[in-house]
Amino acid sequence: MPTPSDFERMLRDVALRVTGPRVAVLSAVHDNPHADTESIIGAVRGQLGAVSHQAVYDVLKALTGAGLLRRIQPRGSVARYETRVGDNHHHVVCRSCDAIADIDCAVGHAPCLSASDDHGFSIDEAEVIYWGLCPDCSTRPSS
Amino acid sequence: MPTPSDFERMLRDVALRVTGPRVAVLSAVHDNPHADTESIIGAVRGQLGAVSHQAVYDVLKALTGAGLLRRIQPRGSVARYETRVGDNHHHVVCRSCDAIADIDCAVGHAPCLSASDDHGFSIDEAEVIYWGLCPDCSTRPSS
DNA sequence: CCACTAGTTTTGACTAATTCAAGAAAACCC
DNA sequence: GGGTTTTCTTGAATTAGTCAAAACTAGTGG
Repeated sequence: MPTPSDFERMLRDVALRVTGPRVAVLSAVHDNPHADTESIIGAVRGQLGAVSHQAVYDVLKALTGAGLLRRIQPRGSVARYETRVGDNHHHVVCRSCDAIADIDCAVGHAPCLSASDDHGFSIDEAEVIYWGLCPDCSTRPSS
Repeated sequence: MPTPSDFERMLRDVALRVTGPRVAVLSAVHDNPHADTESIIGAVRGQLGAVSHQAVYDVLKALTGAGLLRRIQPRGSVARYETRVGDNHHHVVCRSCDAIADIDCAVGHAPCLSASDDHGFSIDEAEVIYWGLCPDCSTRPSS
């Protein structure tokens, strides 16, 4: 369980200024993995009081750019964020209820990076999204 | 090069009514793989004259649901469509110019479907997006 | 400790993509 | 062709996210 000063250190480590909104966003995303922007705004306001949505958008962009957050966005979904970065893991998304869970890559640390024919692209990342049904939705299929 | 009656047959095969907009959308997506909705609307209007954007959205949804089109949506991009379905291929996206190319799966017909721990999800599809630079952008990196 | 400056946040308007809803029109079955 | 059901048109609404300018503040150096 990281403390506020842990988040503070993370910010300083990437040369970002330490501000209330930034610490609150980091903490909110840490507590609610895969949260969308709106929930993050809600959580941040619960911690700090009034914070503009624009500030949260800016913070999310800054933290994502600095590598403290990872942004994921399955098709048909809004942007979601998580603090688990740098370990190349993937996600399962439930087709029915949109639940998301983490999946470690089966093939090691650079999974599926071996495209058969890369068309001359220089590939530096492979992003995998698994689609299916979560345990809850697969036991009651048609509700 | 499929003819209009090929598209017509594809529609009948999945029990969808044959209409001008539907044939035109199928043909437009076939001719412009990875096209976004706006280009598709443009192409359809070039073929048929006035067609409402709503009709195109409806058609895209119907055709995607019926399996005649596949919808792809890399993060930060609008929805794009392609007619190549059912062969489990993936995509490379250029970080710089958003170009998209097809990639056949390196691992056979059901790639990466072996998640290490599926958290109880029943997975039926693995979607892979490779990120990198296209040939053009990687030869002039900073323009 | 104070002031300065660059980087942040607030405020408020705005855009782009997509969806909703109701009526008119067209496709398919006979 | 007539009837039914699906599809298309029209027009408005929603949603997520962006833009821009002014107010503010964290970190720096005096």
